[in-house]
Amino acid sequence: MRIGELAKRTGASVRSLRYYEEQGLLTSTRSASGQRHYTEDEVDRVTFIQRLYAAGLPSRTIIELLPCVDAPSEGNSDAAMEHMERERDRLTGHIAELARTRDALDGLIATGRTYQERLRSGASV
Amino acid sequence: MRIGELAKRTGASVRSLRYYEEQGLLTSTRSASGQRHYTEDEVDRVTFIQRLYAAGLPSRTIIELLPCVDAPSEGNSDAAMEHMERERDRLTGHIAELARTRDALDGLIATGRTYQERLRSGASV
DNA sequence: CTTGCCCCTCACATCAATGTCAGGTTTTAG
DNA sequence: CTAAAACCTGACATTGATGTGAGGGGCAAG
Repeated sequence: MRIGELAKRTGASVRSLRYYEEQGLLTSTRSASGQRHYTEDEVDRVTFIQRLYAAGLPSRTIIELLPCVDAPSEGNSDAAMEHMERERDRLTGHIAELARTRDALDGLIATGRTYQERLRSGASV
Repeated sequence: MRIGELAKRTGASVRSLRYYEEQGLLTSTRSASGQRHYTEDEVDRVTFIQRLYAAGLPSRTIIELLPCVDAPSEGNSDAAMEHMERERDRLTGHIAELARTRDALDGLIATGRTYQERLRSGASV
């Protein structure tokens, strides 16, 4: 498929796809005239890339993780495994902090609701 | 306390604190000579602001949420409550997606480990 | 008074991902 | 064949939070 379709299928912009390639996250075969062609596999790959981007990983990091996805274990493994575990832990910590933030928001919301209840039941300001 | 101490206490850079003020997220009293002074309360406030920033909320959004923190319910409540709930939900969704990403990483790690086991036990490549 | 440190404002730089525009070629549909 | 739609490269713009540097006060200790 060509770049436009890949974009439609993944929700990424054409610009972003070219950028991913420029960063070495994505490869394409070129037609004689220079147009990029992709296989079905690239859909999943782009989806995964987007997921990592959404998780806040910079492309520097993603590019070091992707080899593990491509070849589910070659020579690179040792350092790569450590890398992935480190990122996983970072992510876990980040998730925990976000959860705390959400709880703080919930607390504020609860406070607000209580206040509104009191108002509605006729208390004075 | 002056800005340097607030920075030390919160871990935010002096530059960031001034930026927060510029964005209307933080206020300070000024000494005759123009230096910013803060109370103990600002420590918590900055911490909360940092938390929201870390959660990916842009200052536009934070600025609309903070009134709820300041006055745990005034006239603003109705729209503000909705706003907070929307942000809470957005955050919840985001957390879920991050969890999925982490699980995907875990899967890759598990695959890698299995492979290494096999290698170590003497299987051929 | 001087030295050192903290503070002030203003303004420009940075980074990363993405948007956008220009000028030109290729593919597709009528 | 022709026009529209999709593609190409290259380059500049944008956004948001923050870094950094210039140039200049304020204030405490020696």
